[in-house]
Amino acid sequence: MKVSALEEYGLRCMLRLGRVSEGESLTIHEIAEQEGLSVANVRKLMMILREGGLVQSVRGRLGGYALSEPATAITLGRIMESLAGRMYDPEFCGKHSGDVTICVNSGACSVRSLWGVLDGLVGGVLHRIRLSDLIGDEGKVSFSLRKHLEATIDQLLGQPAPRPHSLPVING
Amino acid sequence: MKVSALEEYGLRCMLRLGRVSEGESLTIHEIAEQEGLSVANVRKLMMILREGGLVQSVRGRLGGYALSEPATAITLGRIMESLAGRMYDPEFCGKHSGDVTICVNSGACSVRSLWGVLDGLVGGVLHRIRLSDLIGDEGKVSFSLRKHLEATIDQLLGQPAPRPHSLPVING
DNA sequence: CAGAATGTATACGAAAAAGTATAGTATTTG
DNA sequence: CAAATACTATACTTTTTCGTATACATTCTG
Repeated sequence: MKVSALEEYGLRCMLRLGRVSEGESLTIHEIAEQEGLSVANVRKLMMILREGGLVQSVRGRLGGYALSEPATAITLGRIMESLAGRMYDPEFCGKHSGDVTICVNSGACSVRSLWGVLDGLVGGVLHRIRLSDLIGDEGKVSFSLRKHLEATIDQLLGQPAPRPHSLPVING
Repeated sequence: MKVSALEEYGLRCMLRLGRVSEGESLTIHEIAEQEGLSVANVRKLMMILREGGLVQSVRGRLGGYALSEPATAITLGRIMESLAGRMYDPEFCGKHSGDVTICVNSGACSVRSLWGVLDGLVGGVLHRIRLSDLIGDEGKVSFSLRKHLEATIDQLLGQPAPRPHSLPVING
């Protein structure tokens, strides 16, 4: 449950593309330079994003990459799923239950349920954030998001946190 | 942002320990057999959990492992942090910004903010779930959790989801 | 005290992920 | 058409994670 390099960098590339005017595009070299990444690495990232239908490429002399849709129409959920798939692979239980063919927790697989809930939670949030939300006024999104979360989390289970987990300070 | 094997198995071991009566303990072999894992693997998991102060070990002929506190006092947040650390390592930005010394998104690092928000969100939920919550009536927790989440997520950003992300079906 | 069963610690090998390199294909400019 | 520039695709190397094996220390039974 860690953020992978693919997710981090892939999302950053999408942000770069979202910042240019509609109709314009960026080359791999431009993105690589702006983000301080290697050209080869950006190349790979763009290929993945392209397969996910998130970016379009134009070849040739004046080619480059551009978002396949306006930044207001692309959700972070789509981006993250393209880059890393779902948080909890439903096949996991089958693959990782060891020697036992059926899940050893079968019928009572509370662990599985937990991952499902968390996956739904994160996915639900990500699908409600648009790429454009992360572009405009920086920090504005995260701030409003955080305020909402602080309020709602406290009511989540109707009980106080046994060990309050302070929400992170955003942008210093 | 995927669930790792360590998290999956570690949590399962904790659940096994939480199911035995207080004062009792389980040996590594017992846990391994019950979960269909290798003895060596469980050994490693228990070592990690022990370093996190989550379990206590008794050596010798009648030794074994037991929770260091009652299952009602241990939150999933603590367990997950022991097993995998935080979702988003604050040092990530520094380590992975490539050739550029300062974060290339400095001052406007919206990506960083996003991870922070998600980390706080997941952490906030995990710290509100106790180990005992996952033991009693199976599926009960996940169900009530899900109901809460469905209601609250819809109000999170005060806007409808561009692409509704259906919450997963729990336990079939 | 001796032996057996348990946990502890370190090191090793396999698998996956991350990043790099290279050869190939397409398109525009002159 | 030819060269330059850009994307495409594949294979390779490095790094990290995962799982296993082995040797060692501790403690209870008899």
